[in-house]
Amino acid sequence: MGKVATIKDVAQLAGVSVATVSRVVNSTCAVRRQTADAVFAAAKSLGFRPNLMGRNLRSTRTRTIGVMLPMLNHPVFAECLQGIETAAQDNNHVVAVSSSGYRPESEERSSEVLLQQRVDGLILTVADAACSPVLDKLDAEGIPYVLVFNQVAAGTNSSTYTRPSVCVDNLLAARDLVKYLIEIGHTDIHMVAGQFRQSDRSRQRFAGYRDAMNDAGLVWRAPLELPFNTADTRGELKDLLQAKNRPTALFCSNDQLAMTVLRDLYLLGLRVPEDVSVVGFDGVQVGQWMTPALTTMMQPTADIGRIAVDYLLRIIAGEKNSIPALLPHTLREGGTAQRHVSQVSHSNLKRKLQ
Amino acid sequence: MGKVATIKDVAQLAGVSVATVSRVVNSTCAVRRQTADAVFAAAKSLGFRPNLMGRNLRSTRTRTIGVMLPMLNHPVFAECLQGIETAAQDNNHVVAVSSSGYRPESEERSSEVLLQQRVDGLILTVADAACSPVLDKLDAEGIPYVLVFNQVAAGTNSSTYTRPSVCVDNLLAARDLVKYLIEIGHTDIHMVAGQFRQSDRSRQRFAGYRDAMNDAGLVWRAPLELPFNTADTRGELKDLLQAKNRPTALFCSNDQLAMTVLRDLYLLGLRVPEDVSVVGFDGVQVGQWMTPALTTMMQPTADIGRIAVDYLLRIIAGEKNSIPALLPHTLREGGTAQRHVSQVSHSNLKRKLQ
DNA sequence: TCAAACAATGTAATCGTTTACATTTCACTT
DNA sequence: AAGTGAAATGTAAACGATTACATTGTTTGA
Repeated sequence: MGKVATIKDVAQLAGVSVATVSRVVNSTCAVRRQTADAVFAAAKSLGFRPNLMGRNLRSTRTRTIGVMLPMLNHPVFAECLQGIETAAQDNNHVVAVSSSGYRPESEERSSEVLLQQRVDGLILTVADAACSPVLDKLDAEGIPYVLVFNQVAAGTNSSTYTRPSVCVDNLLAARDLVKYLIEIGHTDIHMVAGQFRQSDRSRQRFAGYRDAMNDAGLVWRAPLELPFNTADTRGELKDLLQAKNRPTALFCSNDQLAMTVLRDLYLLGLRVPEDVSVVGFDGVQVGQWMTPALTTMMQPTADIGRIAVDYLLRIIAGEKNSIPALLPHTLREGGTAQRHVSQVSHSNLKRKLQ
Repeated sequence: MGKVATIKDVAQLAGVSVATVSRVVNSTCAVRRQTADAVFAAAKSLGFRPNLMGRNLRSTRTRTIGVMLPMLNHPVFAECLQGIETAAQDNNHVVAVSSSGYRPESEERSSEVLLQQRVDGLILTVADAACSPVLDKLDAEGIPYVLVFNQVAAGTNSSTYTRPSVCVDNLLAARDLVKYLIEIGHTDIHMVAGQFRQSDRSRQRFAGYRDAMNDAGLVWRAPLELPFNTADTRGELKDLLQAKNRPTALFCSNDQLAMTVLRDLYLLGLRVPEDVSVVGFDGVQVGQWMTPALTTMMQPTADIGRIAVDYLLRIIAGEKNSIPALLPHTLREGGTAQRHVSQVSHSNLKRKLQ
């Protein structure tokens, strides 16, 4: 409530100039031991707390990292944010956060607010990295940023210009996951995709699915697309599994979707993995709590956040070569995918679904 | 990269003084339509972005809300943070976030960093609100803050001094939840508690459990305490359920714990709710994906965040009467708690656990 | 011993805004 | 036509730090 002490007050009380106080506080150059002690004593007795607005205004660095993510309560983003925050703290930086809800206009607004704060750089996930006014703006103004989860170029096509990003290779990871399903005997594999239009990642994972099927000489099908926050997928699943050429395994483009599917299959009276195998993508922690635990392709989510901070700080420091960091994906085998031996009788499955 | 435009540049290009530009940008007082247009045109052509360091330094308001939570990747805190961020955006505020990991020394450090940023106020959850140097500091300095999830005084005892907070009444909610178990026929109910020492909420929920048992004339027992991030609770659960007076229902002090318990019971070969009923506390979304869905006492987590922002802004605006906001808790019935009719044969359960 | 080098400290400009106060402009009133 | 507010705008002093430069004091080397 009462007026807070400024550097001037400290200087006065310690009987030195403000410059000296600044030097002591920042240990920026030599001061006599005795003077330093006096300054510290004065600062302590006044409860001096350096005003970062003043400091940042002058030094044009804020030691602030702006973070813009589609949502903060999604396990993947939440864990990434935790990774970012921890790394930021380790590097004496502070995090300003905002959520954009996958809405381009909101991305525009949020990024602008963060830039007004003069963040030193941004870590962000955009709806579509290939076509993003926000990224164009950042590029044009030379503002340091690192994408997370957005993959800008496929691993093989390294000749094109790429934006700095930290993520797994979605195509490769999806391909590996579907390959795994094929290796354990599945031939009829269907993809269940959420938010296809809004998410470049979903599209990349579909491409991986397609590649794996093609490589194995199997036929791929158009994904079952579900609106963003589908509460109930039973109708769609029932149709899918009653079809003549019904799949024996479902590849869900993310864990959230996979868990919804698991629940709805259960409600339909189907057993996983006996009646149908299900795999997810992300490796969120809660997947392990399911019974059986979700088989999924794991991204090192917290690492992505941590590494993005390192990467961003290097860019801020002036490093030029911005090679997208592709982190390893790992298969986490749970109990929702089973070796496919003999075809479960179609009529049997159909009876269950009546 | 290139020098960014300042208000001075805009003024020069528009042929007016910086004061006028400021007035136009903030629409703080009347300017001629024609002048305003000129200023807007100049600002646009230069890509002018007001520097908030300058503005905030002068106006001593930052329109920044500091948020300090134990962790950001916990579903409860993540959802609350999302609520906070949304509400902050709605009120033209920005959020600076930091995690303290339940460590008091980290709370001290994190809060200090946020205060150096001159946030207008803080929304925070501390390890123990009854005994917190950070809160004492905030009180002493008259810095606006609102607690979330920390409940400072019991609902009944309103005479004591209380700190501004937004949460459910943990004692009452736990009591209602245990009462529910009693109503559906359970008499042997055990509490499974996590992080008892570190969390005042856990203790309050235990008090609610005890009250409910006492009210019904049943005997309560010391909670099964589990270390913070227990990966495997099978050993403890086995001991508990093999005991002579084994419980027929388990009240877990939070959903995360409940889900771990569910998985471990499954791994032990026990069925929920047939062999034992389990309830959680929090109402995290993932609980609904479990099969069967977790029965739990739901907190309006996102609302807590939103309301905390409203509350904080009111305090910042100078409102005095800080009445803790106790939000309603609601039981979400899933399938993990079942009416207890006849005692499952003890030897039968014991056989399963061999 | 004296100048030179160096260490410690002070002075004042600066960062980009807002805003109190001063000034100009201009439409009315009498 | 001159005086009078009110409206529009300009001037310059803050806000709280950092930092280039100036100044003072203190060794050191010959």
